[in-house]
Formats: sequence, structure tokens, C-alpha cells
Amino acid sequence: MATTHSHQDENVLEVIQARLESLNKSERKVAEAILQDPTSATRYSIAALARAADVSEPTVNRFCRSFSATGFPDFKIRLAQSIATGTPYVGQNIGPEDTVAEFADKIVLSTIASLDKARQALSYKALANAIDHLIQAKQINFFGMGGSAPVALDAQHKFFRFNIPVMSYDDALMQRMVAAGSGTGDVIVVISYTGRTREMIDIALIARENGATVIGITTPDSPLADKCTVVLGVTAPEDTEVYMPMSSRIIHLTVIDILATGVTLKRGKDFHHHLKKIKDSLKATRLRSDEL
Amino acid sequence: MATTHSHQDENVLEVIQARLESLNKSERKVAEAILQDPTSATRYSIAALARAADVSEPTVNRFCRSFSATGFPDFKIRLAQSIATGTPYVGQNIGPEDTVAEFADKIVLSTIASLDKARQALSYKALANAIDHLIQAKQINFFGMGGSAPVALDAQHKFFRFNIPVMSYDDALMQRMVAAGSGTGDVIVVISYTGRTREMIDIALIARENGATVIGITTPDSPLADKCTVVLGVTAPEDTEVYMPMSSRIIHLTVIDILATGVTLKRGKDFHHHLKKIKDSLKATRLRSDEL
DNA sequence: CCTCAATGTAGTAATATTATAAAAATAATG
DNA sequence: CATTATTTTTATAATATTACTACATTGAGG
Repeated sequence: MATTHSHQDENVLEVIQARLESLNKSERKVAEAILQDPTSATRYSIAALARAADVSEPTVNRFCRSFSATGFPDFKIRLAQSIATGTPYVGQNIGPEDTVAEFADKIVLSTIASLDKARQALSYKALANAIDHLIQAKQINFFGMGGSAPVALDAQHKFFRFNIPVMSYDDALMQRMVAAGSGTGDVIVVISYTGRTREMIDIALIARENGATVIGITTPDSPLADKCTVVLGVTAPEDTEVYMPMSSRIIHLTVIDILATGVTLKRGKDFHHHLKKIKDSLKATRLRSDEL
Repeated sequence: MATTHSHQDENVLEVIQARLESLNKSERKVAEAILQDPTSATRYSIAALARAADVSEPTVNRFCRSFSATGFPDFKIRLAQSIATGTPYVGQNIGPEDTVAEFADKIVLSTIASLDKARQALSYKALANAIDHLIQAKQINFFGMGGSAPVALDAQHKFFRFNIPVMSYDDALMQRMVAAGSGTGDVIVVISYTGRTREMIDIALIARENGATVIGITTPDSPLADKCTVVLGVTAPEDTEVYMPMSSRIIHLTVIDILATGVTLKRGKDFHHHLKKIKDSLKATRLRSDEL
């Protein structure tokens, strides 16, 4: 199962919509019948769909083939996948009239959508590169300001498990001092949504000049990205919408997860022992069920 | 499009995985054949799948029916939807042999899967309830320890925008002091993955005794949940797997997003003005493209 | 050794595809 | 502008494929 989600990513429903104009009379009837109620369409037999569209069965079959399916059943499978993939609320904005159930769903679904987008955009090469740097690090520092401060803190927690010195800073002054005091073998991970925070750019530059490795989790091609040794580009979803949450934090956290996992994996066996010890030490602070 | 993703949300792949143990010999063969390569399974005919699983066709048919499908084609459709819904790596654990691309994808996809699961499990009523409490709060405090500290910090950042006093604490001592000093009108949001952290349970109890509202973002039916005024239950995915990241943080953050959005929405119009002012004030610290 | 559940065999029904013919649309010619 | 030739589109009907059902067989547990 090397590369699961490959070519098959294109959404049939969208393709139908797009090609609707260029279809001839009968085929358009079929398209419209499907678009009108795609979910039921997946349950129709070719005869049923032909009846619904008021055309003959072979027409439906030809229609399917024209969308590069091998036949009707194959087409139905693709359609089914499209429906499932189709994030229902994508693009739909949150408004004051929404019920709790509605906007809660919209938030979760839009978060999911941006995660999926990020997945497709992530450079595995850059990730591998970043992981290599982190493994060899004498010391790791995570820098995040404002909304990225929690992300940096989270990273610190995660990396604390590997017995390298890890710190996180959310204060520009401290960051500057640490950057100034850094040197070869040190890794500094700068986290910034925009990649345009003045202070952060300065700080990254200082760290680089001192020979430290700077890994950037930020917008690709941004001023900050330019200063980094390795850039983990996170194409941020538009922030235009008033009510929409910043999904970027979530993506950044997930990138942190990937880095931490990568380091764990590469470190190999004897290291797991150490990791398990930390996990066990936490158990003591918890209440067991029989103690309630 | 009131409620798009209705009943049909359950993931067939997961159900197969779950019921794997309880199946008899032949049916398990079918299950394994499907799980081994679900994508191709959607393209198989019943005969082909029967051959792949080394069983007879009716066995496959019975297998499908046992998953409450009307027959094989119907089952295939559901399977196709499950795959598209995004969990190709469901059940598949991250291992040392994985390439960066593989485990990165697995992490993102498993995060997506748990978000989706959380969405289905979230109680809208509890959310609405929590939002009501937050709106009326004189003061809001977010408590999170260890891995939940970043979540609390993030919440503080988010709620800072509403002009109510907001603080976050990651230190048990401080939390205890704040809880002790709290009273009616105060809202304390306790964030805990397990809901079994001793300190946290004590602290929640103290806050309650002083008349404060305690909102819990934690495992439902946990000791901590019992002490809360409102519980936002987050059924946590198993933490058994060594390499798997804790997706719970991500879910918690998303819950925070929902709460913050809810508060914004309910606060209404004149409040947007205030929100926009904060956003604008941040722009000054950023580098514009023409300044590079 | 019997009973009941599990599985397979073979026949039947359903569904989809192909080949081909009819109809409609377009182009060409007088 | 009408009329025929040509191409494209669509439908009918036959065929092939695929899925389902009823029944027979096997095998496990009592």
C-alpha cells in the first residue's frame, strides 16, 4: 500500500458539473438526474437511472464511459467516493443564524478540510530534512509568538521526551537572546502563521548568522521562510471570514506531531525504553478506577 | 442542506475491523481480503473477491448482508464511501519501516479520523450550555496541565479578544489558588485528556464549592467529568500505540474554537467592532510585501 | 451418532454490455 | 431553398456478466 490516495482524488461530481455544458441532450439529462440526487444515484441500477433520466440504458453506459469509467458499476463507485469526500459545508460560511449544531459541524469540517489540504501540500523531503536536523541537535528551541505560542509550548512538551535540552519561548526578547547565544548544532524551530512578523524574521536571521539550524513552520515563500534552513510550508487557508477559526494552529500542531514521530522512529529501539519510562512516571499522578 | 451527513456516517472499514474477532472462519477470510486492500476490493466482482478470499460466492454475499447491506453491490458502495471518507490507514499502525511520506500521511489521516469521530460524539446541547455560561462570565480561567497546558494557553489567546478577564494556568498550585478564590459568576474551564488527574479533580471540586461554574473538556464519565457543571465529552482515541500522536489535543483545540465562535456569534453585532480593532492592531507588527 | 451451524454447488434472476438498427442532426449538393 | 448524403446520436434487442436463492453437503459440538 505504498501510495494509497493517488490519482483517484478528483471529484466526479465536480467533473460532471464542469462538463455539463459540453454534453449533448441525452447525456445532459443523465448528468442532471445524477446531480439532482447523487446519493440515491449510487443506489440505482442502470435501468433505474435510465428511467429517472428518461433515456435508454446504453446512453447511461456511454455517459459513464465518457467519464473514463470502465462501465456503470465502476462509475457508481467513483460517485460514491465523491459524495463521501465532498465536505458538505466547505465554502459555506458561518453566520449568526446558525444553530450550535450547524456551526460546530462547520468548524470541525472546515478544520478537517484544511488538514487534508495541508497533507497534500506538505513536502516529505522537507520533513525528512527537518527530522534529520532535529535528531542531530545538541539543543532545540521552539519560538512562537501570539497565536503560535501554544504551538511552541506543545512542541516543547512533545520533545521533552527525548533527552535533549528543549525549550520554548513566546517572548521576542528572550527569543532574541537565545538566538544570539546559539551556535552550530543548535536547532531553532520558528513557528509563524503569516511568516511576516518582523521580530521573528530578525531573530531567524541572527540564529542563522550564528550557525544554528533554523526550521520554519510557516507560509512558504514568505520573508521568514527565506531565512530558514528548512521550510515546512503550510499554505494557510484564507483568514478573511470573521467567524472562521484559525485552522493553521491545528496544522502546525500536526506538523509537530510528524516531526516528533519522525524523531522517535529514527532514534530506534533503545530509545523506546526511555520513552516508556516517562509514560509510566505519569501514571502515578492519575486516579485508578478502583480508587474513586 | 440542514443535516447532510446523517446516519450513513459509520465507516464500514472500521466496523469490519471491530467485528473481525467475532467472525467465523470463512467470513474472516473475506474480511481480511478486504482489509488487506480495500481500494481494489471496491473494484472486484463478487466472484473475484470470493476467489481472493478463497471462499464461495454466497459466503461473500452473506458477509455483506451481515454488515446490513442489501447485497454485494450495496456493500461495495459503502466500502467505497468509507475509503473516501478518509481513513485508508485505519488500524494500520505506524512502524519503524515507514517512510516519511507514509507516516506523515498516517498521522494526518488519523488526526482527521479522530476529529470526525469527535464531531459525531459531541453533544450540541452541552456546547450550547457551555457557551451560555461563558457569555455571562465575569471572569474566565482555563486550567490545563502537562499536555493540556498549550490548549489552555490557546484558549486564553482566543478569549482574550472578548473584553472579559481571561487567564490560563498550567500550574496546580496556581490553579488551586484561583479555584479557592473563585465565586459565582466565574467560569473555570478544566481541560484534561484522561479526566483522572488527581489535582485537577480536587481543584474542580473546590471551584464548584465556591459557586463557580466548571466546564470540563475531558473524557465523559470520568471522575473529573463528574465534578463539572457542564461536560464537553471528548471520547479519546486509544493511546496504546507507541508512535501514535495524541490527537486529543487537536480535538480539544477544536472544541475551544467552537466555544469561542459560539460566544462571538451570540454576542452579536456591536461586538464585532471590538474584535476588528484587535485584528487591526496586530497588522502594525507585520511586514508588508513592499517593505522587504 | 445426531443436531445444528457453517459453507459450498448449481441453478435462476438481475443487471450490465455489445452489436446493430433507427432516428435525428448536420453538411453538402443541385 | 429543398433534398439527399453523411455523421452523430439514441434506442432496441440479444448476449454476457454478475449477483442471488434454494438446496445439498460438510463439519463442529453435544
